[in-house]
Amino acid sequence: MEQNSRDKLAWTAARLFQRRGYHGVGLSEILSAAKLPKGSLYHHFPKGKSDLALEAAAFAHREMTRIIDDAFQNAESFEAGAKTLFFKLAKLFEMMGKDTGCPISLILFNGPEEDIFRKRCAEFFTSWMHQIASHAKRLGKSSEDAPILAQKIFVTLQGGWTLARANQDGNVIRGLSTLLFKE
Amino acid sequence: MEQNSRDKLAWTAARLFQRRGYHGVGLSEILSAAKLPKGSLYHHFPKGKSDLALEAAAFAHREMTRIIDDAFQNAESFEAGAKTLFFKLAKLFEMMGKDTGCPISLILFNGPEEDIFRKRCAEFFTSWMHQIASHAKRLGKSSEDAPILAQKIFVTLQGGWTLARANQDGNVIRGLSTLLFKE
Amino acid sequence: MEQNSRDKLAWTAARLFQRRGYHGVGLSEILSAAKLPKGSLYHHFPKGKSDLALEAAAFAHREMTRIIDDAFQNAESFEAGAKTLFFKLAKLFEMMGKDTGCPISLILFNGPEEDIFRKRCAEFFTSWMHQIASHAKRLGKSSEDAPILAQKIFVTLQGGWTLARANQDGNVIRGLSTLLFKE
Amino acid sequence: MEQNSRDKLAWTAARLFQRRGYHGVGLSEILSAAKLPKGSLYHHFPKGKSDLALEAAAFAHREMTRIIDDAFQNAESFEAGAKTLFFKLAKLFEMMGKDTGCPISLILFNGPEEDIFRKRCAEFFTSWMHQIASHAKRLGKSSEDAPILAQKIFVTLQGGWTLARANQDGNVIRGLSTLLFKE
DNA sequence: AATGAATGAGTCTTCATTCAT
DNA sequence: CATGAATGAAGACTCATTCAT
Repeated sequence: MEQNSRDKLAWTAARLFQRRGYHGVGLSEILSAAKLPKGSLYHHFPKGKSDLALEAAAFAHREMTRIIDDAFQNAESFEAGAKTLFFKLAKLFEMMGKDTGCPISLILFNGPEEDIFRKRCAEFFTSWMHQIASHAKRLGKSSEDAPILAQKIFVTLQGGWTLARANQDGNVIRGLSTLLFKE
Repeated sequence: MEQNSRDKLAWTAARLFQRRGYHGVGLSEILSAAKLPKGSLYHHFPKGKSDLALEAAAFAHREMTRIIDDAFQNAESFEAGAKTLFFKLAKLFEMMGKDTGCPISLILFNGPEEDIFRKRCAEFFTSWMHQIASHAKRLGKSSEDAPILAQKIFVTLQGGWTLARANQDGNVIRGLSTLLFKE
Repeated sequence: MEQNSRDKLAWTAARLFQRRGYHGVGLSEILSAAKLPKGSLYHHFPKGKSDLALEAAAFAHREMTRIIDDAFQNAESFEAGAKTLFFKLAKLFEMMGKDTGCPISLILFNGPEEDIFRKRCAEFFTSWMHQIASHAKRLGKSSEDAPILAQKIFVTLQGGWTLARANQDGNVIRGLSTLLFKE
Repeated sequence: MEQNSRDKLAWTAARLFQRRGYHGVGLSEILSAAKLPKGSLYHHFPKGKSDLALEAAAFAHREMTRIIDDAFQNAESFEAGAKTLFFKLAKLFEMMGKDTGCPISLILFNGPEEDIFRKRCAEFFTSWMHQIASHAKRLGKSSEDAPILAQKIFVTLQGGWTLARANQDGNVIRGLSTLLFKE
């Protein structure tokens, strides 16, 4: 029961923050979307909205981690893995309505307790890049190239997702692999 | 006087939105930061906050347009121009306190009247890419390559700026030219 | 208009705080008792409840100052003036419903910003005692005795009012002059 | 165990109410100060906060009763006993941090169920005065004077404690015996 | 043309209490 | 017997906006 409510709250919050950012979403909206009563939030997240946001971001982080692993796990090359990743994320972007942004930055930038939030954000980003770099090495890239490639993937994805959102077009994300490797 | 107040308002708003997003900044904060009286906002921007946000975004757009032109104007090659652009923006990022994001998306995503805002955002992004593509062609790139390169620069910059903010490190932006061209 | 609303707010707040203390009275209760709309409070008292409480206390202080002067003004002796004071306050106590306490302590103790509130409270109390001492000297008491008598009146009144409230009997306050001087 | 928890709760509550009044202290604060689990309150006090407040007041009442007896027990005269009482209470006031008020009035005024609370308060006050009057008679005062003297002590103490709190100075309480008898 | 007073829906949060275990 | 999860009314406060001057 407990975990269910808590997770539902975090998941709902993540989904909403991703659309309109930390300040753009009210607690009442989250609560009603999660179909939970008003008082229940502070039971699960004693520190309130910021607590919830941190958990929502962790939620989104774990999901992204899983997606990255899924993409590269059975890839025949790093480039193929990256392409799979872009395609998976394009699909996700489309499924969520083409009006979402990077959950991590939308939750953790612009929020209160700026330093804690920002550091957490940096940790998640770093973690993703490490993860991608690991796959790169496993798939034959040199120890020198791997982190560079990982960062390249990361920034391209971040920027590409933003452009996709502006244009409401998931194909922008799909096209990123061409942008990166076909040249 | 009138234009002065109006511009001051738009400029101040842009500066603040860039840090905490559309919903993260209240009208009263903007007014007090601009040292303007309470009632003056609706004199200059009859539709209120959304009007102001649109103008603030236009303000930021014009500034970015100018920076892009400055960077490529006297460049000896497209790559050199891009590098100059990254360095200029890194400096800007640092001057603003290392805690800002892309003004356009922070203002125009997540706001009300979603569609109008989003379309305006797409227009600005497209405009930047066209502008960069123009410089690319002028500097010898083919008509085929130019828009691709422009998009590459754009997404890299968007994502790189986000990473720079998370890490509070302007050198992330400076490093983007290496990431793009040194390989 | 403006001053009217502000004063009405302060006066209403003082009346309510005197019954149930700073924390015992909600802003909404004050607003509805004053028949003023929700948002109007923060227009007049930007810092909110604590601001309002400070003003309410000042209001009560001025009223008490006036009552003290009225009581001693035409008195033939200090003792007669004190008796008049007790009788006036007994009447006030009864008019207010026999369920009120010292407005100053009820507002300024137990509130937030403890130090500012407490100091203000001490100032008011001291001011009353100075005022009473002045009248004492004017009415023939020595410079040595006057402040002692003033403090005596003050503490007796404070304690007597508390007892009167517990017993819901204004005569307790009337009896204080006998308690003090008939011996 | 059970009684221990119950008493700890009442004692903690009394201590906190004395500082910020009935409405100024939340149940959660009491619970966490007493280091007891959330649900335990309604086990010991089925009617909740008002029940607890009544018990806390009784607690404080018993303590005051004991202090009064201690002060007068071995006194050589009523005046000496009163002086001892003032000194004991001054010490208590200082030990508690100079920011407390009369526990009985702070708990029992301003609370809900006003009538029950107020009557209980009156009973306690009356009881103290009877007790002091008894000592007065035992120490040689007449049956006529004794209750008057007791009331005098009571109101002086009530008012003096209030003044001591405002001035954060325990010596105000010590000085009360001079105020009463040295003249 | 320009402003500050006024407004009430909205914000996040804490409250005392009940309930299921 | 004891407890922590659950609850919704109420808490103080901020919001973007309108209005009268």
